[in-house]
Amino acid sequence: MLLPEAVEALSALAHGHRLAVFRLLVRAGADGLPAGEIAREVGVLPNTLSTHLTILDHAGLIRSRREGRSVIYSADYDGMGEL
Amino acid sequence: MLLPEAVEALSALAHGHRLAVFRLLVRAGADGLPAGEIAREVGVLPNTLSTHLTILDHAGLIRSRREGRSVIYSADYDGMGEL
DNA sequence: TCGATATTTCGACGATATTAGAAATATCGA
DNA sequence: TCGATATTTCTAATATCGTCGAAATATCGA
Repeated sequence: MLLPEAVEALSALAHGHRLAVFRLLVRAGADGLPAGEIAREVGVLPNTLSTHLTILDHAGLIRSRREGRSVIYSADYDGMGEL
Repeated sequence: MLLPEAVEALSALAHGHRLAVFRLLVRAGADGLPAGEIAREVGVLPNTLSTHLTILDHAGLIRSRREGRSVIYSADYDGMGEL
């Protein structure tokens, strides 16, 4: 893994809320969790959480899929491994 | 490792210069390198490097010892392992 | 002790990151 | 289509971070 990509992944995790989200999703496994539930668990407003999820997604640490009205986020184990 | 400590360690590494310093020290092994040489290798002014070294040290990722006029920094493998 | 070398501390400025409120978008069921 | 639910985007305010120049501290050799 190149240095700029490593810095991006480390920066994504170097934040209390985001690290909590990531750990939660790792525990949740492949099924993942809807954004709203993550927001409640971590104690962050939905719009704020959304920006955090975008940062983790862009860093390759999590993935998302839409299911009905919800967007389900799950840990990206490949991205984790590279880091 | 608790979350706040993990965030501190990740934050310390989530920076291009600091990650470069850390990688350099890991490669350098137990002997470590003097601050001045690290500054030259990484291309940072000595005073700026000093603040970065302090951050890495406080996060438990590196150690320092004085040898004459130089201060030698080396990777802290215990701290690495915990993260 | 004095001057040279090595590193750190201090102070301040510009850049970046984090958060929140409001509005926009997407999906579903009636 | 309309209203409700779920999430995202936009914008702006505040806070934190990274960098530099200058000064301070530490060590050595003459």
